Amino acid sequence: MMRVLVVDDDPSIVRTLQINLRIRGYAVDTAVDGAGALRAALRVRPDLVVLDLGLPDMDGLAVLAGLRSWSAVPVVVLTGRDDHAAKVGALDAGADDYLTKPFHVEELVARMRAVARRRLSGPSGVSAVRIGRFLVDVADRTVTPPVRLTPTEWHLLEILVRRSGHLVTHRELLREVWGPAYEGSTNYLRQYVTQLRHKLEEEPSRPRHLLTEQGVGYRLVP
Amino acid sequence: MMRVLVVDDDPSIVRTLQINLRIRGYAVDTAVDGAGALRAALRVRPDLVVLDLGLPDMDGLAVLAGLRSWSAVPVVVLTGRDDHAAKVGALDAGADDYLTKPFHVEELVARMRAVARRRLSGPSGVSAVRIGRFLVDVADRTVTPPVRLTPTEWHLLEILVRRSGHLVTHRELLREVWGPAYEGSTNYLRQYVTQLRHKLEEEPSRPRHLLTEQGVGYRLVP
DNA sequence: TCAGGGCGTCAAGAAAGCGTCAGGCCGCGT
DNA sequence: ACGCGGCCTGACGCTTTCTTGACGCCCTGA
Repeated sequence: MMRVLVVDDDPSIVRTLQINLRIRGYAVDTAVDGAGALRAALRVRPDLVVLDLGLPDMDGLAVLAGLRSWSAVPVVVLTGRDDHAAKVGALDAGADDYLTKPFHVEELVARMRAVARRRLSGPSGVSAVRIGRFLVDVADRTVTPPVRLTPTEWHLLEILVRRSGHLVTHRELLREVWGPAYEGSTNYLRQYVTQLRHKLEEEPSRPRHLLTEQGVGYRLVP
Repeated sequence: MMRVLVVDDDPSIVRTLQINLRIRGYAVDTAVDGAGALRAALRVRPDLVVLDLGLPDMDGLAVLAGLRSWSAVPVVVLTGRDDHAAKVGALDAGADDYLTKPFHVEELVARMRAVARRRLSGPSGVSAVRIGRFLVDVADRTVTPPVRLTPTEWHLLEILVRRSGHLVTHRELLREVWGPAYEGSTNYLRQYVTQLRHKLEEEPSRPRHLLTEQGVGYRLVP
């Protein structure tokens, strides 16, 4: 049985999620503030955390950091529509995915499943994924059928493959491939994402695997 | 955990290997003579054997034969630099790979990994590959139809053949052929890769087997 | 619906990596 | 001593890759 901890200061949201998730077979614990969330997480050791960033007593990012200091539990973050900075910050701080309010429960469940599945496949992530008609093997540095990729293209693709299905922020990609000094230059990403799409997507202008998350980053879905 | 049996009559070599292999996560048993080696092999059933051919009490080949009479365990043989006959004999007797003393521990580990991997992937041991109209046999050190290769050319080709299909980095090639001090000088590689292509490729300027992976290394595809 | 920022795409110059050639050095056998 | 084959080395031009700026479209939020 999958054990989920729901953290939100709005009791009606907590109740709604609790009911809907239980119907779907999850064991649900709840908390309405940051301190309670950390206590509950320590006590019940949830398999997954749904965390609202807009808590009354402490910053959602602080809760996330507190969690991450001792646990690798998957976290799905809830944000307000405009809280863009918090959203990106949460992902950089180790959140696994996010959802903007208001949202449909089905969508949350879908994200939860995706996140949980991803964690199962090990901390080092996957090394090979199928992208359309291509098989990309990061360990072997091969694509079949053969496609020529430049070093930078490989570097970028490798990160996305290792975290396939997972949203990776602009900052993470830039820092990893070009270094910390380039964290603002998304034009590099635009350039190379375009190139990768032209080499790996059937319709580069209508990507089905290398997806854009506007204002946040990119996500590779097999 | 991979269990390795190290057999050598020189205690200092045994000790060095024991320490270095344990650091790298192998479980290590040791023996200092042939009789002990066979006893140990029977007892611990190692996943891999590192066997020195110059043992005091019995011929290394006899040990290998004894092993092979009941086990298909991968064996990496250690030989003196000039002991060419013994080396060839060992390969004929069922050794999987050899290394001449003195050697770097990293190289031994690399060979061990390669041998273990080869065993896993079935009988596709890469000691011989077809390159265009040539058959390159690393174990025999022959190319048919005959091609004259210089020692350095052969050394380079041997590494690529043993790992055919896989990417080999500049650094690995340089370290293997010229030594660790030359890891930055890719101009050596450029020179000798060109020579190999002129001897083995139909169109040296349009290589179809000895391929460049820009910025990274080379890959030999049969 | 409109404005603004984010994004995809293109093109061109700069930089880096690579293949190739030629010459010098050294050790070997004659 | 001499020629030869193999190795080392630097130089050159070419190709690939990276960088950078510009432009127009699309999505988002007001």
